[in-house]
Amino acid sequence: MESAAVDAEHAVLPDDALRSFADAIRESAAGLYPGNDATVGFEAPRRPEFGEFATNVAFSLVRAARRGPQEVAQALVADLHARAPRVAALFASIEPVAGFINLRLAPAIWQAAVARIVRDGEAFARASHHGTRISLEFGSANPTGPLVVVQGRALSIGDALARTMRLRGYDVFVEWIINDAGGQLEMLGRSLFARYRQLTDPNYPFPEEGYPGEYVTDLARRLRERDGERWMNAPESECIEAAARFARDELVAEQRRSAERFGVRYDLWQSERELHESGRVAAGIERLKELGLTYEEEGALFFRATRFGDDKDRVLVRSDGRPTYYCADVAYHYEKLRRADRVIDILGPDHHGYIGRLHGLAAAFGYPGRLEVLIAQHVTLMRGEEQVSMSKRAGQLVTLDEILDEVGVDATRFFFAMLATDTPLTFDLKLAVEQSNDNPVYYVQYGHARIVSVLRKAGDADVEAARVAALDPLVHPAEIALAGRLAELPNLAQSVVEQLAPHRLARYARDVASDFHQFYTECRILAEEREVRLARLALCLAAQRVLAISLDLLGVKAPDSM
RNA sequence: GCGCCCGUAGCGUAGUUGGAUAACGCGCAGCCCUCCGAAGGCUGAGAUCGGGGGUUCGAAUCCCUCCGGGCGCACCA
Repeated sequence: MESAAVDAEHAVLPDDALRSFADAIRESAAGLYPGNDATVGFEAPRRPEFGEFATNVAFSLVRAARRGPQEVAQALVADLHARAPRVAALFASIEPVAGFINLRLAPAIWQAAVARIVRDGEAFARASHHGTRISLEFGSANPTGPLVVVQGRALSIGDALARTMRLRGYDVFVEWIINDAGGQLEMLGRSLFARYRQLTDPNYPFPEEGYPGEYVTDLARRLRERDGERWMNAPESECIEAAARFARDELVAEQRRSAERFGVRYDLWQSERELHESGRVAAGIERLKELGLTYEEEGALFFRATRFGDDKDRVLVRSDGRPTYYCADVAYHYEKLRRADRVIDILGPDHHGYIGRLHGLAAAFGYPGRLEVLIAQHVTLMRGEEQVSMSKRAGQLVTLDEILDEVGVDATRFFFAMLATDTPLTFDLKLAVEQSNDNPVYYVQYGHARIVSVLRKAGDADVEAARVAALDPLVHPAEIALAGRLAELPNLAQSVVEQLAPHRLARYARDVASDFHQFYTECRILAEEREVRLARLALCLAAQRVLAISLDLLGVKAPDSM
C-alpha cells in the first residue's frame, strides 16, 4: 500500500475495510449457500488473540449450509481469498476460529486513520448534518431555590448528550421548563414575604410549610432594597403575589448563571405560566378532547391514561378549576412531539413514577416511541468517609455552586457523567480534588498534558513535519492499539447518541489516556531515527486531538500543563 | 399491594439489540525512573454475573419464578 499520509483523501479507513469485507462475505455466502440470509455483524473480541474485530456470520449460515459453523467459516474465508484478493489484502490476518472469523487490519489502515485525525481534527469525529430534530429537556425545576446537586448531574449528562448530538449532525434544541405556575411558587412567595416582614418585626410568623433556606432571607433583603417599605401595609394577597414574582425572577436568573458557570447553555427557558397565558396549554387539552381521551367527573377533567398503560386516569383540571402540573406537561409535550423527531426528558429520581404517564401521553397523541425518558439517579455526597447531609426539609441543601467552589467544574462534570445515568452515584468531594491515581479526572487530564509536553519538547519544526509525515513506521503493538482506540471515536460518539449513554465518553477518554500512557512507556517518541520520531509525533498529535474532543464533549478542559 | 430501577472480584462500576477463557478502576502482593512529565507502566492473586427453572449451537444479557435493596404510587411539582 501507498504511504497513508501521502494520500489521506483516498485512504482506506477501518470502517471502509470492514464494509468491503462484509460485502465480499455476503457475495461468498450467496455463492456457496444460495437462499441464505447472511447477516454480517462485527464485534470487538474480548481477547486480543482473537483479533481486532470478529464476525459471527458463519453461525447465521449453519442452517442453510447444513454444516458446522467452523466448516462454514473456513469455506467463507477460502472463497473470499479466491474471489476478492484485494479485500483480503486490507487485512493482516483473517482467521476462522471456532466458527468466528477473526480479523486484524493491515497496519496501513490504522496508519491512515491516524493521518486522517491529524489532518481533520474534530471533523474526523463529525457526521454530516442530517437534520434529525431532537428536543432535549433536562434540569427543569421549580424556581424556588438555587440549583442543587442532583440537577447538576442532569445538567452534566444532558449537556454532554447535546454536544455529542450536535457533533453527529443532529439539530438539537435544549430546553428548560420553569415551573412557575403551581402552588409551590406561592409558598415561596409566602416564605419570602414573611422573611421580609421579619426584617422589621422578628415575631412575624413564618408559614408552617415554608422554605427554610437562608437564601430566602437574602431575597428578602434584596426585595427590601428594591421596594423599601412598600409591602408593609398592602393587602396580603398582593404582597405574596409580588414576592413570588420577585423570587421567581431572581432565582431563575441565578439558576441560569449557575448553569452557565457549569458550561451549560439552553436554547429556551420556557415559563410554564406563559404556556397557560398564551393559550398553548388550552390548545393541547383541546386536542385531547378531540381525540375523545378526556372526561369530567366530580367537576374535574380527567385524561384517560389507563388506555395507554397507566394504572389510573390522571387529573388535568382540578374541581376548583385550577390546572395541574401534568396538564401543562401534556400540552407542552404535544408541542415537542410535533416539532421534533426524538423527544428526550431527563428527570430526577423522584419522578420515577412519572415515566408511564409521559409515555401514555405520547401514545395518546399518536407518537408512541418518539419520547424517551431518562432518570438521572440519586447523588450521595461524601467528604472522605463522612456523608454530607442535604436534607431539603431542614434547609441544608447543598447547591451546585458550593460544589463548584469546592472542587471546580471539571471534576464535577466528569464525575457526574462517569456512571450510567440510571446508576446511583456517590460523589466524594475529597477525592474529586485529590491529585492522585484514584481520581479519574486527573488521570485523563494528565494524559493530555503529558502529550502536549512531549510535543513541546519535540519543537515546532518536527511537529510541523509530523503533520505530513509517512506513518508506516507505526507497527508496534502499542502504537496499533492506540491508533485503533483513536479510530473508535466516531462510532463511539454515535453510540452515545443512539443509546443515550454519555458515560461512555468518560470511559473512552480514560481508555485513550491509558493506551497513550502504555505507548509512551513502550515506545520512545523522540527517537533517534527521524522517520520513527515524526510518525510517533503524528500519533501524539492524533491522540491529543481525540482526548481534547472527548473531554470537550463532557464539558471538561484539556489542560496543556498541570 | 401495584409499578419502575437495581443485585457482576473486598469496594466502586462497565458490559444487557445473546457469542469464544466475563472487563475497567480502587484496594491487596510484587516489579519498573542514568533516558520524552512515575499525576505513569508491568506482573499476580481475587467472580458458581443474587438463587432456581426455561428458550438457544451458545445466556451476565431473553422468558418465568423466588430472595434481597432503592424509588414511585396526590385534584404536589
